[in-house]
Amino acid sequence: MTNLEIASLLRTISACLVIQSENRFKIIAYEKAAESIQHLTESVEDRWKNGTLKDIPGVGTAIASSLVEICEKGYSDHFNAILSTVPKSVFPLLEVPGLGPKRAFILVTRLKLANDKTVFEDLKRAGERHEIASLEGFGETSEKAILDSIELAKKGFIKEERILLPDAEAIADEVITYLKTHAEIGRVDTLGSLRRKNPTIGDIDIAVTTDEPQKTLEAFVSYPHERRIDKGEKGATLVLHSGRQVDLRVCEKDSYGAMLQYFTGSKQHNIALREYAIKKHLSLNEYGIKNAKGNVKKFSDEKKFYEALGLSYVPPELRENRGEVESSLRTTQGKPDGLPVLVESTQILGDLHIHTSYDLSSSHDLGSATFEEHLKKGVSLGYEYIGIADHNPSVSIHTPSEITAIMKKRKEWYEIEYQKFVKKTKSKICYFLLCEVDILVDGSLALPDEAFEYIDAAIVSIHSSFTQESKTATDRVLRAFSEHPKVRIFGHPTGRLLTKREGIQPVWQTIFSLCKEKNIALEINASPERLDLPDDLVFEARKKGVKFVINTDSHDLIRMEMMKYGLAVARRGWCTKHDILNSHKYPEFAAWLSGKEDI
DNA sequence: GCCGTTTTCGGCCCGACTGTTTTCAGTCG
Repeated sequence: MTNLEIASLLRTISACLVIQSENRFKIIAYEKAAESIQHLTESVEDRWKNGTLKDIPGVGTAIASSLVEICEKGYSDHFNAILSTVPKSVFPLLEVPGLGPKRAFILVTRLKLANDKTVFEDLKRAGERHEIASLEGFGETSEKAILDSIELAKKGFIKEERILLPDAEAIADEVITYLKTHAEIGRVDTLGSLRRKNPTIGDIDIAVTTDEPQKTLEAFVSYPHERRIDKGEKGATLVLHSGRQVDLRVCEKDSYGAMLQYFTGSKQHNIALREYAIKKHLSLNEYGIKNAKGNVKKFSDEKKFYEALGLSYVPPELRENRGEVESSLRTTQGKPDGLPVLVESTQILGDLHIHTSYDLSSSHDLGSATFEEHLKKGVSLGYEYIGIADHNPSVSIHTPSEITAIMKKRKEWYEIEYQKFVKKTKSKICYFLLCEVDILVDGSLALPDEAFEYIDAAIVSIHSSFTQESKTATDRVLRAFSEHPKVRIFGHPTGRLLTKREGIQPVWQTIFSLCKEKNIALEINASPERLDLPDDLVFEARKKGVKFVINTDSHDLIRMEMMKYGLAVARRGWCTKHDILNSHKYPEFAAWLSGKEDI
């Protein structure tokens, strides 16, 4: 079973326990374990093999023993016993908004909806015969709501796929621009996963300060939309024509900081923060901090909210419950292992993964802009250097000696073009001649040894066979790292495509160890559909002391502006300037790239 | 069912909203 499947199973168990009206903390315990396992960067099976199952937060003796069973024989007797108490057809219904375990269970048992394959259709028919409304705990309103939900689910309005960060930003920007034309609105911020710069976004949440909340909400709901879900005192929800849901929260200035904190999340961060607050006999909510006497102190400023708890400000990108609450406490105590000083955009001095329109007969896509255009763009972005990383020539239509000849000619061409550029523009920007070399299925490289003479270094990447067994994938990468000393960067390491492809799943700790040993950098690919290495693995790799290069993987000029998304990943992975190699000035970076010096 | 720099027992995040109810359970974020 994969981690995701196990997490899903634990949530199902939790739902069964809700139906059984079990102790609510037991229910929460299963949810916590699910959350924890979902975000684990190693497979549960590996944890089982090295006996560290119980080190997973939220996994104790009981859940660990069930996990052992699952690893040994593929299922757990204890879990199966729990599952057998609830008809299978309950679980699909949990996808319907407004239906939780208890109500779903009542529907299934009372209406005898036994078939889990047809349960939606069967429920719909029962609703049309008004059988739902007559059930205890249900009524006309909930019957209609359930029928509507099923209808909407069919049209694809529910469980909409998450969208990529830049797409969510674009939608939010339009709404924000619209809101800012209204005089009564003061501050405007995004909330939730958008503010934390998650790679993918579900709903778009926006907060504003206003002295006239009703007027502001009226203005918001007259923004062009498909349908309105909700409009209350404190906020409103619209579904736009794009199918995207946008929530607006209105708030007075006095408590804006507390509200911002509360709705930025993540949920797990907020739970950790409130647990910490309880120890200080304080209780946190969206309005402020409540003391033991029940007095609430309001906060207009989010930073002061954290400081009032004795913590240093936690940047939104870190609020994922990866130990940031403890670290921020240590920061205020002046300890060295406090929160990191996160890398910033102005510190990035180069972009090392650029594809130009130079044709070297590769089997992958060329870029659309010339070398000269990329150099110019690099200058405009304030870079000291760029790296050209065209794909290697196709191995299927060329012999090794042909490839070597192509690479030699390429080097000469770039040198001449660069000299022309410098002469014309008097620019000081430098370039590295790299090559993005395919890691073939067995871990060998798609560039013959002799051809390495004509490049400064190689970015090695996987572009095929993403579904190998963990061990095979690990060996494949390890071999690639050892093929040539000029292998310096591991490009888009997982090969994932967000919402489309999961990518390889090797034993990352083993790969991180070899990166450290050989001083090979992991790429943080800033391309919004990749954002690869993923932030949770960046966090793990950084703990091991592995270094990173943030690259855009540009195939055109616009893409070079996407560095900020890679930067967001680095920040979410707790990276400081020192973790990011392309924050170094040209001489240091060049020394590292050549393998001569460690930095 | 988990967890521990006050604890191996006695705690466990917080509030809003909804609908069906006469004070609350279920659901959600």
